[in-house]
Amino acid sequence: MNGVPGAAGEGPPREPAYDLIELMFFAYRDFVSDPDHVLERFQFGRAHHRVIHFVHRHPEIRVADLLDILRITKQSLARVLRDLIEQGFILQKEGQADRRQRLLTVTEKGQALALELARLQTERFTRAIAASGTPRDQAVRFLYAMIDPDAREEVTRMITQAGRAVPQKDR
Amino acid sequence: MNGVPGAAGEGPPREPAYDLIELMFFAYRDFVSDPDHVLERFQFGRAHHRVIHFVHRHPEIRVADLLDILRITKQSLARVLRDLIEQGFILQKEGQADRRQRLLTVTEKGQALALELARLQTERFTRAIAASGTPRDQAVRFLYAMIDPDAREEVTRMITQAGRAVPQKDR
DNA sequence: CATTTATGTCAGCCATGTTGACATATTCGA
DNA sequence: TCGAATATGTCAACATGGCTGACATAAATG
Repeated sequence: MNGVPGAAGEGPPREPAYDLIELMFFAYRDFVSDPDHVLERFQFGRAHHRVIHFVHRHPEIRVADLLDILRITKQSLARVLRDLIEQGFILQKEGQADRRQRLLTVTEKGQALALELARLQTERFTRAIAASGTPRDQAVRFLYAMIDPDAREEVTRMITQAGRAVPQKDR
Repeated sequence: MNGVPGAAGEGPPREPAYDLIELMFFAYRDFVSDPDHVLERFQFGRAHHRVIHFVHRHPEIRVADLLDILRITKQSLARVLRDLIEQGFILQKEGQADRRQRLLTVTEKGQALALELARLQTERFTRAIAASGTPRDQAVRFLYAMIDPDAREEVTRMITQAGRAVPQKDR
């Protein structure tokens, strides 16, 4: 109780973490900038990147599940999905159990693009981990803890279950 | 030379770091979402947030320097700056040495908003650091290392020099 | 005094998000 | 079996926040 900043009993620190806030801002900006140049070649933007990434990660994903992950509307998705399908990066397949569904999967061309984009971002992480001496799992835990608590479970599931078909509702 | 993944001589790992890539995506999404609700009350968006943040951090900043930090055009800045000035969050002052300059500073009202927004994001970092057991300076080093090498020097200067007047060019 | 610089502004375009309304095909449930 | 619910698609209109290009003004500079 002596007015020293950081003394016990104050709860969370009062000083704004300007360094972390600004580092996060610039780190993310550069993190998403690598793919931009590659995407330009196809007249694609970041919205296309997100779609092809998550479709690549979740073959035969349902449109509704993709919308849940991206948190956008079907109208927003439709625009970029049209481009990706027309240019042969993604294909649609009728659901077997439920023929209303249009299951989305990347083509070989789409997979190649998704892998190239992931490779660029992976290299940034690899370099950052090495240069900063951060244990990889420490970085994972830190970023995970930055996510809203009520979204974490779903993110964990998404990351660990990727590649498996998205479970359908009980029938 | 036995085909074991991760064996020496392969250079950087070939496996895409999907977990880190997706965690970064979701972490950033939530990181910027806290301020959104506060900004809504003033009909402000994320562009307003960035401007008020950096003006708060750099009192009497020149328009040209703000544009450099944000990497946007003056036309883009003009739109949000107009709102912020009209609603009394930022004020312009003629430069003393150079009267062409319009030095930008937050008002008290603007400072209050900037501090509130920074507080929300700081709390997220504080919780994440505690929950993940990441030393604070480890998080700083990691995020710093995620930034493009040729941008790091400027970011360091920006973070450490904040609050001081931006140095003018030699005269 | 001519040129450069700092800033502002108008107009229009693009990417990507939104809401609302409506259409179609299919599945589900009473 | 039939009406309701569901999965998806589409059209139109609008908001935000980027962009380029063209031009204007005031002040500094050589």
